[in-house]
Amino acid sequence: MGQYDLETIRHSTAHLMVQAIQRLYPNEKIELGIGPAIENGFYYDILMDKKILDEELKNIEDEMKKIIKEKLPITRRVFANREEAAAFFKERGQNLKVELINDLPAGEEISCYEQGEFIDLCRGPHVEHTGQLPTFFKLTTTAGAYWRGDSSRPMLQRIYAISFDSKEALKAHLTFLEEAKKRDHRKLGKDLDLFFFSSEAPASPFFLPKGAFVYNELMDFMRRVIRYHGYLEVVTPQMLDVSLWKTSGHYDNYHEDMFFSESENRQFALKPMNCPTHMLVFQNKRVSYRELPMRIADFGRIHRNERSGTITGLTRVRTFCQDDGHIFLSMDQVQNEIQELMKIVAMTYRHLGFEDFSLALSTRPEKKLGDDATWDQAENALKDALEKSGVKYTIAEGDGAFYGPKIDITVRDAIGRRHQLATIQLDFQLPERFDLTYMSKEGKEERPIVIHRAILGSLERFFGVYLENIAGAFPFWIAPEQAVIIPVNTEKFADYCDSLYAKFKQKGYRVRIDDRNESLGKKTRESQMAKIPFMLVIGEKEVEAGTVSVRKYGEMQSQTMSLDELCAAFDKLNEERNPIEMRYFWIVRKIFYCFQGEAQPNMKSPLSLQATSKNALTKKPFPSSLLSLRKMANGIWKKIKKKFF
RNA sequence: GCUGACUUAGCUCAGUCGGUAGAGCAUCGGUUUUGUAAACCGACGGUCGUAGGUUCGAUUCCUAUAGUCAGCUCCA
Repeated sequence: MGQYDLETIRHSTAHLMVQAIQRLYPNEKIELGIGPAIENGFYYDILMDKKILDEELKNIEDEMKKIIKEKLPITRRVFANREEAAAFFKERGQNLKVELINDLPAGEEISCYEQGEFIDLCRGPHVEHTGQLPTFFKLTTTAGAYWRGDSSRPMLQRIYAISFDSKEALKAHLTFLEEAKKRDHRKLGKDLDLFFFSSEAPASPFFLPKGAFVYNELMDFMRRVIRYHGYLEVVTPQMLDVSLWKTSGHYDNYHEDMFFSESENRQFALKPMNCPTHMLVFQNKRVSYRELPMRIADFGRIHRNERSGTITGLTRVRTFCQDDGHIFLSMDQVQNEIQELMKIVAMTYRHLGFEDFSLALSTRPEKKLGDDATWDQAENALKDALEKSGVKYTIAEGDGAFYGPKIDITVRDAIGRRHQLATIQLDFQLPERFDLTYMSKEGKEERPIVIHRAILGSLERFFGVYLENIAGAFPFWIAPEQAVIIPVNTEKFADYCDSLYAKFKQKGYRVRIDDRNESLGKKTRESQMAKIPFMLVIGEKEVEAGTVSVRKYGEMQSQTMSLDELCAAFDKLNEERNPIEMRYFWIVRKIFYCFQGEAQPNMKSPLSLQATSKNALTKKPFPSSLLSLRKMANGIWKKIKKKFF
């Protein structure tokens, strides 16, 4: 077994699966599509009138194991050219294979692999005989899949399987699936009373008080971040005349996925995005080159009538809110701004617990506006900015938006799954369509460029990904309930609990007294299951000593702390409301100015301070420990003051 | 939108090969005032997603429809 790589094993196992299906359903006409190895396993697409049911998958597995025992030799058979191969498969009624063969280059040899009665068009390689195949596979689901991924072509039955070369690897994967299931944001949302869905409003979440708290806190967090970076927030209408969407091009491209409304013979559309309203904001007054880059932010609600089959949980919904922003700027400002944006992305994600992310440059799609020369310019501008930042990126050919290329940022979560969240898009089209201009230094009208950007992307989607990443255990600063006070005896210790509660309340912490007539064990269990960061138990000992018994979420032990110690701990944790860069910016800037000689009036972004940081996405711009940063800053500042002032 | 599956009490789930349903938790009432993951007793709670059809009779079978889930296609 060891001599074959996993991909070969998986692919051979896919052949094995189809052979088993043919044996189990000898009276069905089965046409084979393709059956590649994929991450964690393989699938095979087949065309067969009879639908394979989930409960039949076990039979197929058993049949596969039988064929393994038969140790059928797998042999390669070569046709001289594609005509010969096509004729062979045509005769066997394998029309899908004939189509594949006809797309292969003419005049080249074409190979097949056969094992026993089974033969399949295949490039190979394969194992030598079926007995070499490990049994660490499991057929998981059946699903429909369009032939060659084309929704206008017939739909085949796809059978998915997971497959590994060792028992341990299979087990590890099953554990992973279990873990993912436990973290599923839909489950956590229900268990933690964060949000729910109603059939009255398909694909539209209702955020309950706790969920709404987190939702708003995430939004406030982004507000602080973008204010700090010079954005101006606007509030724009929900419903706008259809003509606006025709101007922007959204009507032509997406009217099937938009919601419309009519009033007094005027057609309106619920906004599916904020861009056009921001174009109107820009047009509102004469803009000077001095105001560029003009950064407009918007947390407006948007509606998209997503196809019914595409919606799931919070990840794809019909009404949502983006931490949206548009930057109007001149060509020579693009590179700086993009680099800066990537720093904001890095700062935000690192702070929210996503350390690992990757970038992809998406280029022009088939359905696009504007000429190729403009696209060249836009794509090159993004490429230059990426190169200048020295970050690694991949290229996603044809994945751009219809109005411009984009950089998509994909984060890796705590259990290794990837999610595309942030996006930075360059747009030469909308300024043209809305005839936007600003007054240049020379007193001429110039056309600005627009950058569309969202850091969290959709708040709803981010909420889901974030929830899964932290497995429902919110950090202190964003937890809707930060601590629960539990008296051992609700009557005897009420006064002490009340005074504790008043103290936390006055400091703005979100604390609750659990004075229900229930056992301490039950209250402990519930506070742990609700994943509340702190549990504070008050009994005889605590009242007498003026202390609190503190148990952190997830820890088995509690510790005794004085009230002052506890408050100090809370205050320290609460500092995490802001990223470290923002917390200590003023101290660091003082130092920076001293080194620079004088303050730069134009220094709009504090992140440009990171002059020494070669790679914004991998290097920590500041010491990661709060204390060491504070020490460093204060130390340097003292020295400077002593020497120069 | 396409393929397939699912929908029983607020939640998690049993069950009826066609004779109108059960448990635990939650909720409410009572007893209990408890030292770190479920005290005890009792009560309430469902036209079995919705609408048709077949049947003496449907939650169960059939059809349609809605919502949800997996996958495909799509994702400004």
